[in-house]
Amino acid sequence: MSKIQAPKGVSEYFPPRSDNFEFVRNTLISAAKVSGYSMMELPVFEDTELFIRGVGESTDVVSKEMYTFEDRGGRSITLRPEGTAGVMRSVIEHNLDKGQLPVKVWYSGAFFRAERPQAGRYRQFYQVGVEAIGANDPELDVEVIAIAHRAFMALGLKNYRLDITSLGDAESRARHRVDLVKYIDGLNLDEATQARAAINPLRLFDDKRDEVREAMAAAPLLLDYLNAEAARHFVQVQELLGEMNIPFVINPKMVRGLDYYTGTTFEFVHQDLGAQSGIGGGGRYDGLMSDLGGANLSGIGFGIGVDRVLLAAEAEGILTDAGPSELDLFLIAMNEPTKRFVARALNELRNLGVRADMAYGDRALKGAMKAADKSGARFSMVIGDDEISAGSANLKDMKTGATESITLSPLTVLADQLKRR
RNA sequence: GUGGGCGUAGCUCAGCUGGUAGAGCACUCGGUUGUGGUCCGAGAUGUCGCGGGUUCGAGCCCCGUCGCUCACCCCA
Repeated sequence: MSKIQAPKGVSEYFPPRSDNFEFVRNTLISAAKVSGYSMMELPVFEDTELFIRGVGESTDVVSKEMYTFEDRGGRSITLRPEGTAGVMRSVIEHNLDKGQLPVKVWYSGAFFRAERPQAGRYRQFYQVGVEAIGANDPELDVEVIAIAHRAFMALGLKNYRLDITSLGDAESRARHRVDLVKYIDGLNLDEATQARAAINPLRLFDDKRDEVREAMAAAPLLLDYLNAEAARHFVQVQELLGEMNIPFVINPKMVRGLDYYTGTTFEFVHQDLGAQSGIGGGGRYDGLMSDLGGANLSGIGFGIGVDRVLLAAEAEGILTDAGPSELDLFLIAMNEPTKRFVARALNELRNLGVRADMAYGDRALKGAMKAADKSGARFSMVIGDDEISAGSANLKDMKTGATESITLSPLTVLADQLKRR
């Protein structure tokens, strides 16, 4: 029989690393929760049309990276490549935008993009994201950025930076685009690069080749085209970030791949990650809701890549410590008959809220003690015929090695004892 | 999608110019009656990613394929 492998390019998390993955994800989620965001659990597949209209047909994500298929009813379905469009769809569909604004939600889950896999770039990857819809305050922009910043701080991440810029409003961007295209037309570029520029001229700012960088050095910057209102908004964001001690750099050449971004846009870049260095990014989107058939509300949000944050944390060596054990007690039965007694006691202790486990399988005492040690439980207890007839057993502190005799009936005595420590 | 590197025990890897595989860690057991972490000893484990080919003979050479990885590209 041939072995079945996981599909190409997916990331899987299993013990012991899954503990770190869970820790990273929970830290990101906690940061959203303390800012008053509520959870949203959405489908991983949506009507293909949602992403075409929401993310933009000309984007790489939509034009060549989506997992799209026909379901049994002949509908075109797509595995979600990002989170914002689905959130908007759901908010509109359930009239959340008709209530108190802003609507503030977070989500966490798997996303799918059919790209060539690489370290930090997977075909199924995990994101934690937030969206705040229905208010265009610069304070809200900063709140969203601060959530990500707070999460990274809580993890102890250091070697990253926050890039921000403003993409202005549609009118500013149109004016800038005219001049930028004019500038690019005067450049001597190869065919592939011209094709990229035709789809999105801003892309050329992102090119890594030196000759293109030099050629683009004098290109007109979108930041210089902002109208008064957009410029004022962006200044306020900068001031507030400064007041909150959130370091940032203005990167007028930042490029985002999703069409819906407007105004404040940002990206967290980690220094130890190689090519896939963006650990999170997001921005404001003014037209998205109305494009999807909802009210004309502005929103702002981000997506953080859990896989990449985990990679970054590992690269910085801040997750090397094994997490604290979840177990209070590890039980060991001396022989077959006492095993049943131990299993019942274990069950009762768990009912009483004690986090406990026991040695399974036919292991010698030495091996069972080793298992107790590996489990990380704070206490262990060996139970044999003697203990059962005496009605008490020695509770051993695995750190100090000290033991103490404790009654086995009722088990509440043991449970209370363990909870007090 | 394009180009480069790699794929040997659970993990990290060694294996010279082709002669049918090793180390460390981890794991299991033991060091005289029922207590782990250190130490000592013993043991198990691989269709050498998969499929073809060249050869008397391939982990080592060739082709294909799958996967990983790095860069481009893209973005989380």
